[in-house]
Amino acid sequence: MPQLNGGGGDDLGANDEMISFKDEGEQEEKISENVSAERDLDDVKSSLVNESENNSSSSDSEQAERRPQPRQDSESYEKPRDYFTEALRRQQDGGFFKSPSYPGYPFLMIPDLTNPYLSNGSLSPSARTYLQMKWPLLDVPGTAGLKDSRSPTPGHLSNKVPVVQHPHHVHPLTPLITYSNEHFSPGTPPSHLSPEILDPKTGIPRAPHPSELSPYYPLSPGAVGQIPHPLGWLVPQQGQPMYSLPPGGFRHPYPALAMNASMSSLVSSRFSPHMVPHPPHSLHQTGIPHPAIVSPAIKQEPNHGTVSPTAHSKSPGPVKKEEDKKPHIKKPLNAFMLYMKEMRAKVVAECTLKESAAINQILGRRWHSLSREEQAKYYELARKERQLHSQLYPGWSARDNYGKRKKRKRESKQQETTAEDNFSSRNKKQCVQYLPPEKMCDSPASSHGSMLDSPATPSAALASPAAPAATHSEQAQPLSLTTKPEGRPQHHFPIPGKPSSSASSSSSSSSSSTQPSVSLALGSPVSQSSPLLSRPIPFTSLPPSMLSPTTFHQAALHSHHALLQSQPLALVTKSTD
DNA sequence: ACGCCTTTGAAGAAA
DNA sequence: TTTCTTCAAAGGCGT
Repeated sequence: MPQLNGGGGDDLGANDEMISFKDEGEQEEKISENVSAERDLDDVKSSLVNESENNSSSSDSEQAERRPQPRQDSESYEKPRDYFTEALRRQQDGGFFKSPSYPGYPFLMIPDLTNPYLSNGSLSPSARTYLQMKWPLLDVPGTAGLKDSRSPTPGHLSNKVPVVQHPHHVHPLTPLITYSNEHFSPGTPPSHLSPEILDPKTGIPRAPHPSELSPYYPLSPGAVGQIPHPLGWLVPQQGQPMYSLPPGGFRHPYPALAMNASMSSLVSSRFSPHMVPHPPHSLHQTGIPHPAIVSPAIKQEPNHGTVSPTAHSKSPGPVKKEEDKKPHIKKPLNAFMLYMKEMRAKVVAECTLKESAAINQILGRRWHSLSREEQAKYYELARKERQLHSQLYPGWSARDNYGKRKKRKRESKQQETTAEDNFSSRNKKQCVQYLPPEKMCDSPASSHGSMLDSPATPSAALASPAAPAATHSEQAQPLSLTTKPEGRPQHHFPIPGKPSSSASSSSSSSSSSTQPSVSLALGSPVSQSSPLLSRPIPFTSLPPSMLSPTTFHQAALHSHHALLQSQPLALVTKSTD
């Protein structure tokens, strides 16, 4: 059983945090040389090419060890499809990148994400935290506009529009802030969730201080300005909140949030009764609609009879009644998803490509090319997302969403895939093939493709600060220890001080010791027994100073070197149960 | 109209 | 305990 630090879940931050990094020599060096160096697609391409070559030359076992192996259907590997290339071909005009030089992609770094949380020492209760982060930032001119959840859904929102997702209205960074503004209307927060945020520790109500919030939205005009963002309208203007309402009004997926008092009534307005079943799923106890919630009627299968015709169109005949009735609560986004959300627009803007498959391949490469600290930010964000999600939807389980998507031809694939295939497929998976040499985006750094591909750097293994916790248990124990997905072989880094008994122990250790992994993160290579750090190590508990970009970075570098030859550090978070 | 593709990560189920 | 499967976002493409 996961250990709860504070019993309440407030101590999540305290528990969690261990940071470990996994290393790849090349990547490390590169990072050290130029942490912020931009990797371009060209590099990716080159790296890919190299990878392919290398793969063929190097032993499979070796490769397997060094590379993360994406879990994919073996089939895909058998017949790798180069979406990237294909997409490029389709794009006959305009070349891949708009800019030949491909300036790179300045990361819209989320300001020190850790600050808000770390400052408190632990993550505040989800609701509070969430509010803290979101509400203050929402600038809704005339909050009334959106806040009146009772008003009919905005015309631009059709019934079919998923309640949760409005990518175009989300600031690039917002995704990182998960259920953010999208979900909360700028209006006055619910009374129970009022801006008067209780201090997690003291319980004393307090208004979020700008300083606390700012870190999350450091989008200084200059920083952001560097990159013309497709979502520019969301970009905060100087002195103004990031989330200004679009001319047409604020399209908030969850107008209901704008309401103070009667959330339920609001909710009902936003969600039809059948759409919004009351607890456990539809709304959190707090009554806060969550972006993750998608009404079945809207997104999933239509409700029987009561739903709008459009909704019906989607539903296949006999639908599970119960499921339909339940709102669809989406899974919290993981670090990579958050990253993708943020960077997709940028990549699309840089490239003429629009196909997600191709874009995702690029993003995958970029992800690997990110420095640990950069990735750590996303892991941390993801961790917080999970925490928040779990707090908002205590009873929710990822399993709830199983089967909602149409099953793929798994069975057939499985049949096709024999043991051999699996084996071979794994090896093959190491390489992502999507970059045709000739059509790559030009990039200055194309010469060092290898770096991108850090052969061995499984993203997972990369510093992933986030503590993966079981969703359910997360409430109780945000940071649970879990073994790393096996599909991606990784190097395991022994964690010092930690009994290798099992991954589960890590959670306890983390909880018990305030900074077990911190030391790792900081670069103190601790040699621990065996537990592999397969998952991101949450470092929320770390002192802000340590988390400061500079310090953290340095630490990371240190750890990097120290670990350079050691195997990637994986974070183990598992419930002791 | 709907599913696939593609990526990584998290979580749960199955072995 | 390990392995495998599903889902999360996204949007063009194919059926």
